[in-house]
Amino acid sequence: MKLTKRGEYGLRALLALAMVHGQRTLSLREISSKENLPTKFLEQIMMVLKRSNLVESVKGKHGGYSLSRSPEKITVGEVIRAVDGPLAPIANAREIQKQIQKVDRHAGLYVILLDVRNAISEILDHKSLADICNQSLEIARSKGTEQMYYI
Amino acid sequence: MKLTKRGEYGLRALLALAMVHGQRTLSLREISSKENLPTKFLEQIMMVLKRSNLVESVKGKHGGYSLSRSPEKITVGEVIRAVDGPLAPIANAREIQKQIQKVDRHAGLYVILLDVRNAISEILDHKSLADICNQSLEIARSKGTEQMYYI
DNA sequence: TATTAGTCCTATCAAATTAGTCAGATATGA
DNA sequence: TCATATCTGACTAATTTGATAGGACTAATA
Repeated sequence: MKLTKRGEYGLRALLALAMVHGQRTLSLREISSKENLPTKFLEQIMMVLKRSNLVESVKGKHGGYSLSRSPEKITVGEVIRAVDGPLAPIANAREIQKQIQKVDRHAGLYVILLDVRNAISEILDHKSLADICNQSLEIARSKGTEQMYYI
Repeated sequence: MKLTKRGEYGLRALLALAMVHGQRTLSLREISSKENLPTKFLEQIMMVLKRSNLVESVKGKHGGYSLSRSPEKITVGEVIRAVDGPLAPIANAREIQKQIQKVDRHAGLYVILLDVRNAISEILDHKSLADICNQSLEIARSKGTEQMYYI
């Protein structure tokens, strides 16, 4: 897995949407200015997220984006896969499986690569956007900082 | 972490050297033909491995490469770092740490990325080339295959 | 109905990375 | 001195990455 800027920005945008979930939508401009992300680049990423059914959008004046599911039901792994592809360090889990079967001399190597991908998946597929928001909140609280809300 | 062909080929070359460790050296040609890797490309990778002190080489006729340490003492993590860079999904562990400190709103996100890098490191920095060879041998044995040795 | 504020869509672009290749210099054993 | 090695550096084609530009479409509202 390599997390590119696309994936990182996508996650930050979704996290921003998670914070206002159920209360309001956020326009592209709002997200990009508050998260300090290049607007037009973010726009592309939002399209990807939309096609993956992670966000919904409303066109026209007062339009904007919102999560298509509640933050508890969107995992980080899901987002990264949508934007940056498979979590595995090479190819994807199935391809690695094939390699393990194919050449005995390399089996051990690809087994360990599969272990890595499974470890990554174990973490990212069990962390939701809500989990992350809460953790950020927790950290901020423990540091005595405040005002991280969008609303 | 993204494992490129460089890293994959480098690992396979080192594994080949691990199998004959203490008995003989392998020339570039031998490695590339037995492992079916592009010779000149592998040559570049061997140079990187040499500069990282993972292999030693002997020039001239009957020259070739050998591991500079025993296979038990070379970890997969070390090899990947030498060839493909840090294990972290973005930047490196220290940079992620900085991000965690810097913006509270994002702390949770970067914490999880650090978790991922630590999980990867936990696996790869504790698996040696010897471990992998043994595992391959084990798998081959359980399948009733034989003849994986170079010598 | 014109304006405004949005999303949607496609094309383009520069820089970096990836996966190689090529030509030759240098070392060494026979 | 010849054959066989490693070493060195430059080059290249294709892909990916991180954007930007320009406009089409859509919806609320003055």
